[in-house]
Amino acid sequence: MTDKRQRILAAALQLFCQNGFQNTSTAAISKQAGVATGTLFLYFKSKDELINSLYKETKNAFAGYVQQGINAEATVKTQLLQSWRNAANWALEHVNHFRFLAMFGNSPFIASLTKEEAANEFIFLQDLIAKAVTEEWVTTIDLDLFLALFSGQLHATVSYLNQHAGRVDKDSAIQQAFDVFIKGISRH
Amino acid sequence: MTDKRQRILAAALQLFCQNGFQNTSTAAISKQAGVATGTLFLYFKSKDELINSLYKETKNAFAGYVQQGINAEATVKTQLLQSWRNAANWALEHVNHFRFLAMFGNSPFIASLTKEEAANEFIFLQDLIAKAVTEEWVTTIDLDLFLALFSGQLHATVSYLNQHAGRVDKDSAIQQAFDVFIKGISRH
DNA sequence: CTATAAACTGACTAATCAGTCAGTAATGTA
DNA sequence: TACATTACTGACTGATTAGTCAGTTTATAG
Repeated sequence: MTDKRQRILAAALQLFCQNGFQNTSTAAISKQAGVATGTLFLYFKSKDELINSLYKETKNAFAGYVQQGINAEATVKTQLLQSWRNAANWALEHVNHFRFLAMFGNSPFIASLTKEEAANEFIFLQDLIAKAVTEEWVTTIDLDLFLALFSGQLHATVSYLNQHAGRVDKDSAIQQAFDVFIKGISRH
Repeated sequence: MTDKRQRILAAALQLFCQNGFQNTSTAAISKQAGVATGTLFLYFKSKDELINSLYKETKNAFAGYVQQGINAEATVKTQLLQSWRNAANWALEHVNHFRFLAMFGNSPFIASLTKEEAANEFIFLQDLIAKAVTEEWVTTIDLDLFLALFSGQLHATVSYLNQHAGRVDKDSAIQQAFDVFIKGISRH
């Protein structure tokens, strides 16, 4: 029953976001997941491995969602917008997942190998941005800086929407933030 | 000797960034700081209080630096650029401090009260941005979204520079990222 | 129905850690 | 000099925790 593995991951995610990392024991995770303490260690060699697996799988789920329904025939700008919308919507529908990624993304808790592995899933986005940079309408800018700004703006937008949930129109804020980004990197 | 208090904070910062939070014991912090374990608890009621103090004081030091040398008579755009440069330079000169802020900023480790207290130091930036929004050259945009985008872009730029330290020209990248931001929020 | 294997359990343990406190050193005061 | 106050020390402890493992249940096969 791989069902238990998922239950453990879900319980860990919830408790990490709720109580922080240090205040969440493996016993608490097991209890929340409805399994014995020993079972956790059947699926994950250690608490560390559990965390790294959670990070990797969460990031990959995110990356997978961002690519959904993208029309490769469309203009680069349209594809960027579609990715942008996907990412924002995923983040808003998976608040805890997104929070977890933000919490542990720059932390030494996550082994650097895990980080690289997860980053590979975003190559399609890098390709898209690389293509944009070669096009005339984009200002002269380093590819990596472009990528950093893209994800930075996206992250800021999602944080804003989470803090103002319900009080502002989601779709129009997403569009507005995208427009600001596109205008910023446009040559004219 | 309040010197010891600073030594404890400095040691905590270094070890948190190096080994993460859970893998840093109060004994290790004390040893690194060159004081007895008991001394740490003279200056901080608990490990939790130490972390919250470190966060608060780091954020305040950052906020203080960002405001330095700002000419209140200058245009809003010029003041924003000056703040932007200050923030980027501080972050690049205090890599661990910045890393720590990023690591624990969205985490439940930090009491929400501490967060609010630290955020108050950035009111001057909010005022500056509020003033910008009322000016004609800025596109119609919610004040909080503007603030989120500003810090998001800044954070992205600093992350980029930390990852490419030495390989790119620092000042020109800071300027370039600022130009992208200003262009993005400009009406024309 | 029986035998074998695989999944699971939870009481247990060795290790670690936050925080204490009785005692010592340093500093100030008269 | 003696006395008082404050700063500091580090061995110690009660509590917690990651991880184990001997035994039990469940699934699979002959």
